[in-house]
Amino acid sequence: MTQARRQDDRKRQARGEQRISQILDAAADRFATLGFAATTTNAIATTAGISPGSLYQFFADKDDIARALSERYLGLLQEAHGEAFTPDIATLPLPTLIDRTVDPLIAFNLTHPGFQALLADPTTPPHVSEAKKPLHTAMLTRIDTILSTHAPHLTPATRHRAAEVVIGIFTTLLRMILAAPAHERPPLITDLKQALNGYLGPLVDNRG
Amino acid sequence: MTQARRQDDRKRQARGEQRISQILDAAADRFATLGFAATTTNAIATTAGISPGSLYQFFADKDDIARALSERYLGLLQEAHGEAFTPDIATLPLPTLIDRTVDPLIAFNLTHPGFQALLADPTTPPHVSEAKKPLHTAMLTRIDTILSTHAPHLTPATRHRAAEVVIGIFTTLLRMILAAPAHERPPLITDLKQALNGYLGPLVDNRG
DNA sequence: AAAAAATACGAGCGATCGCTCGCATTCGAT
DNA sequence: ATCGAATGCGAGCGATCGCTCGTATTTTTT
Repeated sequence: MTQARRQDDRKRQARGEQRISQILDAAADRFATLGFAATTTNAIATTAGISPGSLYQFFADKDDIARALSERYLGLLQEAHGEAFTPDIATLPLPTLIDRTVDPLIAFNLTHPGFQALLADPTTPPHVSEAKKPLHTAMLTRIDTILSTHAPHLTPATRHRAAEVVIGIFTTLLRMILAAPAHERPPLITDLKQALNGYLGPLVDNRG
Repeated sequence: MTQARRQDDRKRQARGEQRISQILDAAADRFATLGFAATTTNAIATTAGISPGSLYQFFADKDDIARALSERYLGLLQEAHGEAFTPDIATLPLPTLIDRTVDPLIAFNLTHPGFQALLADPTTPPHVSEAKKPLHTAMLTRIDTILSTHAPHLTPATRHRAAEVVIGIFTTLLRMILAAPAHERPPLITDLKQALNGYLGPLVDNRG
């Protein structure tokens, strides 16, 4: 009963923070391989090299792990995109813009395979999906912002829908890219960009 | 031990076939709502109005139900497409072709919400995915055939990859369409067609 | 050094779920 | 009418999994 109050950091963190990091690493590894539902908490503990009991010293429940991992990825993503998302990109022509955003995102996902699992795995129960929302929202906001520059004539509702569609296409192709052997990835990445260009093109410079 | 030998039809089928149909209806309903993994066999039995034991009189296990449902959908799909897939469609211009294939498929999925669940639910264990393969293959073959008419210059590998991409895009947008309230569907369907046109356009009439 | 707090362990509880088993009932054929 | 096969039932077995609890060890505080 005295366990897993993680919102307050009482004392002692040298070991603790390290354990938390180990656990999140292990969870990312397992989620990426098996998805959320199929991943056992004991498997996370074993992968992290600790006992089930220790795991719950730092996390309230399985969902809490997904939540924390989601936050970690959100931080990593913003950090990795500070560079790729300089203000000038919004003014670039569409194909260049897509190149400059898709490539880093693919690279990020290849480095962090658990990200896609959290973002897109429909295996996650509803209340955990709440935890993924910040991730989804972060991407959505970014796309929405870009669209409002490139296609200012769109209504907010249309823009929002287009952003959701873009995320959907990106997510699906990303899953195929991650699942494919390395040598099949380049053409798939090209296809992804082509699909995004093909979808967004008419939206951006429409009504000629 | 005497149960669930369904490959042989011994005697008695008036009741049996009816029960099987009931069970498949129930399974489709539950799969569509909760997905495969989250659906309880007892819930399927309850929805079908029978006991768990009776369910296993006709199906070897949970996977077997998915397998049978998959076959049923395959039959329904071919039946529903006998009309939409007349030989002349391959000669139509791309936008018209997409209209003529997407619309019936959307309609089919609105009528049979379980179809999308089986086709795209990553919740299904690997050995059940085998059962979905005929469905996937059926769609893939159709698209591949169309592409070989419309883009004969593509290599088989490229054509195959394009077909997979098309299925991916279609499946994702379809999920969004099914999840959306009715009044948001028409614009999403338009977006789906636009995405397919945008992606396939350069492939079809490329190298001008 | 002693006390308190934090970390660690791992057997196993409780709940869920796929599936079974023994038996009852209904149907079709003779 | 009778009998065997097909269909039906539902309590509950066995396995899995998230999570807990009592306890042991390590680290920080005083």
